[in-house]
Amino acid sequence: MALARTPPSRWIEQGLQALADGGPDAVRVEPLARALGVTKGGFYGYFADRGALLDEILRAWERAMIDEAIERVEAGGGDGRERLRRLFGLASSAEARTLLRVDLAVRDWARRDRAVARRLRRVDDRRMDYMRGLFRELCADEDEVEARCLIAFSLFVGSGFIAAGHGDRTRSEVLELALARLLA
Amino acid sequence: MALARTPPSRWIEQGLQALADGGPDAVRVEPLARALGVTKGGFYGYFADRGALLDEILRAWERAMIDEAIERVEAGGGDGRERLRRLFGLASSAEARTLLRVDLAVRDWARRDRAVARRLRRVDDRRMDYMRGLFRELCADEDEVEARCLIAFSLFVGSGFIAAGHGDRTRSEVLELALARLLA
DNA sequence: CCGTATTTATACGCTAGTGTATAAATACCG
DNA sequence: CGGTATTTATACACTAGCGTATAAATACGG
Repeated sequence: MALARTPPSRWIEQGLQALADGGPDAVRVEPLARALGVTKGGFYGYFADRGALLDEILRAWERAMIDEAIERVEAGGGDGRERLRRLFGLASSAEARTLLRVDLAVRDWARRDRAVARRLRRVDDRRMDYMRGLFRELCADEDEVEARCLIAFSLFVGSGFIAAGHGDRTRSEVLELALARLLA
Repeated sequence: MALARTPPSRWIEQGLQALADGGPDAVRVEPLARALGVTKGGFYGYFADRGALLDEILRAWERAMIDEAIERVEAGGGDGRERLRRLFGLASSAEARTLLRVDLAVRDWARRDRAVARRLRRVDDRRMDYMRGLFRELCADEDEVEARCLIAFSLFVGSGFIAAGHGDRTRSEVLELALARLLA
């Protein structure tokens, strides 16, 4: 039983990076191998083909994005408002930066791949559900809850895709203003 | 002077379609030619290379997205609230569907291409400026204006990238709720 | 209609990546 | 240490698209 010098996890990790940087089309076996300082020799021992790697990459994103995120927010305790603030805090945490960029890449990818779209739907539904629970602590009207959820989610996603400046203000200042308005 | 059977405009048009469907990587000369029922023979008479086509495609998107959109909203008249409603109406108009999908594709593209990012920045700044003017009619506080602009823009962009469902409600119903809240 | 300019088809070499097969290198077990 | 299983490197055939060169087809002006 010889040690795997480049185990599947490393290919997936590097794949996440490539996905974040250049979208699914940038996840190519040979470039990944080069980035790992290795040839593609070992790759096909772990993965049937390039598609299988993409699948594992999505699996990893899904886990990190739902379970880990929610878990971390819940771990902090506090009321709905505090948790929502913490949830948004994650969005700007440096630590999760690659993962957030993966998230954006997956969203674009989902627009042209039905399987990815189904997966994104699952993930988004769970995130939305979680948020609904939090917003219900702030307001009773269900229409209002739903509207705020969509706004919150849109801010999260949208600000990653919007290039506009805000004059003197920074983006995160404006996000803070919007958030305050949302949690009122 | 022989008539161009497949003038540049047709390559650009088809290119916009491809960009909307599959992102910039899907804008390839030979597939485009096939889609046009033609070979790539004529292509290199009009465009230096594939990059030149991508450039023209972006130019077309830019024009349509700023000038035409604003022009159409202004043409209808009315106060800020009415214009904002009309602006959002454009976002769901069937007619502009391809262009909206191009817009999303460009946003993702901009994340990995500096030149595209600069262009998007230009476009977004102008759109944001336009929106600021409209929101100022609704509220005096500049912080509030800026927050609402970002929320509005995020809803516009975000809902194209969010896959979540809303229980009994449809997405456009929830968007309507959010919009009502925003124009209050 | 004929000549000419323009547009398109075809054929080519080139690059980059996929997936396979096989041999070499390497790490663990006894 | 030596044997063995596993991991990796290398070489291969294959595909798809790029950009070029050249020849064929086509439309218009006279």
